[in-house]
Amino acid sequence: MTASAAMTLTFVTEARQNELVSIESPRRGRPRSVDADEAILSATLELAGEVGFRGMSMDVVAERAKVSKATIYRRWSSKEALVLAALRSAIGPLDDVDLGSVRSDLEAYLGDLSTRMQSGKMRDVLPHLIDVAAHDAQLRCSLDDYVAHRRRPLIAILERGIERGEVRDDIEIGVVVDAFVGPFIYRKLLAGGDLGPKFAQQMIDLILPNVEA
Amino acid sequence: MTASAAMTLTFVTEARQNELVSIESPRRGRPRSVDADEAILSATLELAGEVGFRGMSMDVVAERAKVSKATIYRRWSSKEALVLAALRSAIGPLDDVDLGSVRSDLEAYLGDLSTRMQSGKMRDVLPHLIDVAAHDAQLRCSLDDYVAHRRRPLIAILERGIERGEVRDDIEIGVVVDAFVGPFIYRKLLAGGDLGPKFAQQMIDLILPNVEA
Amino acid sequence: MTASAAMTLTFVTEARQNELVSIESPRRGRPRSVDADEAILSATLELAGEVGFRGMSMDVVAERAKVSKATIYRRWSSKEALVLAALRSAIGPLDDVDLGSVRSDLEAYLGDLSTRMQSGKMRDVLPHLIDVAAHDAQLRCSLDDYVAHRRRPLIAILERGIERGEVRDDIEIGVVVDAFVGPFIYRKLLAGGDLGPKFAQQMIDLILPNVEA
Amino acid sequence: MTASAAMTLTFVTEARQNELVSIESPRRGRPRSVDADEAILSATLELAGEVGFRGMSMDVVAERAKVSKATIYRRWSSKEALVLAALRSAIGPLDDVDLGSVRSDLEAYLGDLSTRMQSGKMRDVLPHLIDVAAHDAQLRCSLDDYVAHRRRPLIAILERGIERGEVRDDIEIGVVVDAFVGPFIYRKLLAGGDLGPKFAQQMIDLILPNVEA
DNA sequence: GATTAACCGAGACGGTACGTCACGTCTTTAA
DNA sequence: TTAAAGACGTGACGTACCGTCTCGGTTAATC
Repeated sequence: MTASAAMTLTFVTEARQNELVSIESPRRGRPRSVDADEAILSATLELAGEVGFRGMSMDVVAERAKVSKATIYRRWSSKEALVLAALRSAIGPLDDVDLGSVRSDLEAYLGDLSTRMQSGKMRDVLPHLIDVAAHDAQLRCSLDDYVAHRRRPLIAILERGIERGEVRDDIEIGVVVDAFVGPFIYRKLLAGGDLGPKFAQQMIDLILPNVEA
Repeated sequence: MTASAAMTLTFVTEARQNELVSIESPRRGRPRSVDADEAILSATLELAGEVGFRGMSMDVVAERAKVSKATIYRRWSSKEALVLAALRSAIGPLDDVDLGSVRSDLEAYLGDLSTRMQSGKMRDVLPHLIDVAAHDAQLRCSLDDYVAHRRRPLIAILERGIERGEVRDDIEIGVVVDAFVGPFIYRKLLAGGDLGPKFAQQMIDLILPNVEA
Repeated sequence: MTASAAMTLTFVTEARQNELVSIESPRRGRPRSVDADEAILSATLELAGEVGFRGMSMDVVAERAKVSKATIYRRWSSKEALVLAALRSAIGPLDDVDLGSVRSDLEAYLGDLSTRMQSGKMRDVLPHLIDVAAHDAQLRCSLDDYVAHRRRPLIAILERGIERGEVRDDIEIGVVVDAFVGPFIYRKLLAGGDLGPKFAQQMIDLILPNVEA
Repeated sequence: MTASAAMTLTFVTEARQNELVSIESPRRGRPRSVDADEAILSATLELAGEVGFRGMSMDVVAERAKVSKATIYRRWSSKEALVLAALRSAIGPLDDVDLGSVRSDLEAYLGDLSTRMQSGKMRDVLPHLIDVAAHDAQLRCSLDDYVAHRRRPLIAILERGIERGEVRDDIEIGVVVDAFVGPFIYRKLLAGGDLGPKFAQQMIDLILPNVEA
C-alpha cells in the first residue's frame, strides 16, 4: 500500500471494469466502448473549462461526448466522481526529478506547481470538489488520494534532503510540505495574488533557511 | 445588538440600502425590518451549521426565520450571497490587539484563527462560496472583501513589527501573510491535518526567523 | 328594491364613501382625491386593453395612475372589483329609445351591442370577471347587477311590443332576451365569428317572426 | 380506455408527440407513460371539480396523480393547456345520432348539451380558459379546436336536414348553430337562468320554424 | 392657529403558486 | 450485455403577484 501499486490502484477506483477484460472472462455481451471513456473525459474537461463545474450539466456532457447519460453513470457514480477522474487524467504523471540539492528540487517542483495552477484549465474544479467532498465520504476519500499523490514528490525531495544532511532531521515533513504548498492554494482560491515563479522563489527564501541543517 | 449589527452590515455589500441610514435618509416607504435581517442571518447560520450549505434550502431558511422567501431575496440576490453575509456576521469584528511583540501577536492571531477553523460552525460553507465565486463576479467581489477583512489584523501586526524594527523592511507583507495563513487553509480544505495550537507554533517557528530584522 | 333606487345603490357598492359626502357627515380629515379615482379607472382601462386583465398587475396600474397601491385598495376591495368598476365606467348609460316598432328597436339595440362588442376596448375583461365571479359571491352579485343593467333595454323593447300587440303575450321575455343576446356573447367569447350588423340582422330574421303576435 | 384515450388525445394539440404513434414510429427512448397521462388528466378533472380552476395548483395535481410536476410540464406547457386537455378528455366523443328528423335530433343534442352544462363538473373552467385564450395564441388555437369539435354534431344535424329538404338551403349553418348554442352559453356564464330541457324546448320552438323549408 | 382624522406616496411584508432546472434512475429499442 | 434516447421522481431554485401593513408627510375640517 506504499508504493506505485497503491497509486495505480487508487487511480482506477472509479473505472470499474475496463482493465483486465482481456485477461479473464471474455465478458459476454457488447463490450464497453473505449472511445466513450475518452470522449466523456474530454468533454468534461472542455466544459469545466468553459463554464465551470457548476455551470456544467451532465446532460450537456453527454450531448457533447455524443454519449448517453446512462453510459456516463455506468462508469462513474456521480458528477463529482467524473470530474475528479477528469482532473486526474488532466494532470498526468508527476515526475520526481532529483536535481542534486533541495533548493533546486524545490525550485523545480514549486515552479511546476505554479505553472499548473496558473493555467486556468481546471481552475474552478477544485473548489467544487472540496465543497462536495465535505459531505460525501467517498469523494472525500478519492480527493485525499489525489492530494496525497500531489504531495508525494515534495515529500521525496525533503526525505532526500534529510538523507543528504541538507535538511534538519527533527522537522515534521508534513508540516513543511503544508508550509510550502499552502500559500499557493490560498492564493489560488482566496487571496488571489500572483502565482508566478517569483512567488515560488519568495516562499523558498522564506521557509527553506529554517529547515536547513 | 444594534450597534454591532450595523457595523457588521457595513460589510454586507449585498444589503443594498441599510448602511448609512443614520447619516442622511428621509427614506420613503416602509423601512426594512431589522428583525428580519437578524432572523434570516441567524437562521442561515443555524441551518448551515446543522446540515451544511448544500442541505440548506431557502424555503427552510425562510420558514425558520419566520419570514417570506421574497423578503430574503429582497436583501440578498442569491443563496450564496446570503451565506456569505451570514459568514461575515458570524465573525464579528476582529480585534487587533497589540501584545508588544510580533511573536506574541502572531501567536494570538494564529491561535485564534485555528480555533475558529476547528469549530465546524461554518465548516463547509467556504468551499462552496469559493466554488460559486469562480463564476459569479459579484460574489467574487464580496468574497474578496471578506478575505481582505480577515487579513487586515495580520497585516497590522507585521506593519507594527516593521515600525518597531522587529521585522525586516524589505519583505512584501502580502507574501508573508500568505505564508502564514495559507497552510491553515490548505490543511482545512485539502490536506486535512491537525489545526491545533501546535501547528500554529510550528508555522511561526518555520517562518518568523526569516522575517525578523 | 325593484326600481332605479336599487339600481343606483348597487352601482355604487364599491365606491364606498364618495357620494353623499355633502349630504351627511362632512367627513373630517383629508377627502379622497377625485383625480385619483379617474386616474385609476383610466389606467385600468388602458392596461386591460393593452395586456388583458390577466397580464395587468395592480402594481403597474398604481404606477401608471401615479398612485399608490394602498390608494387603490382603499377604493376597491380587489382587482376584480376594480375592473368591474372600470367596465361600468366604460359603458356609460344605455339609452332605451323607442323607435315605434319592435323590429326597428331591435335593430338599434343589437346594432349598438355588436358595435360595443367589436371595439376591443374591454374585450378581455368580461371572461375574467366571469371566471372570478364563479368563486366570489360578492363579485358574482356585482356582475349580475351589471348583466341585469344591460338586459333592461331589451326587456323594455319586448314589453312595449306586447303592450302594442306586436309581440305574443305568452312568451317568456327572459328566454327571448337570451335568444337574442346569447349568440353575440357566444361568438365573442368562443365561436369567434363576425359580429357586424349583418349578424344582428340574421338573428332578428331568425327569431323575431316567432315572437310576433 | 386505451382506444378512446388515443382518440381523445388526437384532439389534444399540446400532447406533442403521442398521436400517430401507430403509423410510423420506432420511437427511441423510453416512451411516455400512458398511465401518467390518464392519472394527470383524471386528477385535474377531480380537482377542478372540487376547488375550481383557481384553487387548483399544479403541485397538488402532481401529488394527486402521483406524478412529478416535470412530468406534467413535459406534456402540457401550462396550467391552462392542461385544463383544456382535461376538458376535452372529459367530454369524450360526441355521438352524432340520426333520429330521423331535425326536430328530434335537435331535442337530443340540446338536451344532452344542457345536461352536460348543468353538471358542474367543469363548471368554472371554461371562463378561465376563455380569459387566458384572449392573450395566448396557442391556447386560443386549442380552444377553437375544442369549440369546433363541439359544434360538429349540430352542423351535421342541419346538413342532414338540408339534404332531406326539411331545412331551407339558403341559411348560413354557422349562424343557426350560434343561435341554438349561444343562449346556453350565455345563461351558463352570465345570465344565469335555468338550463333544463324546458329551456332547450323553448329555443327549438323559437328558432326552428324559421329554418324549416 | 392648533389639533386631528383621514388621506397620500413609497415600498416592505407574508403567502402562495408558478414554471424551470439538474441530478441520478429507469425503460424502451437497436446493435 | 451494452448503447442511445429520453421519460421519470425528487426537490430546490428564483420570480411574480396579491392584498396588507408601516412609514413619513400632507390636507382639510374642527376646535
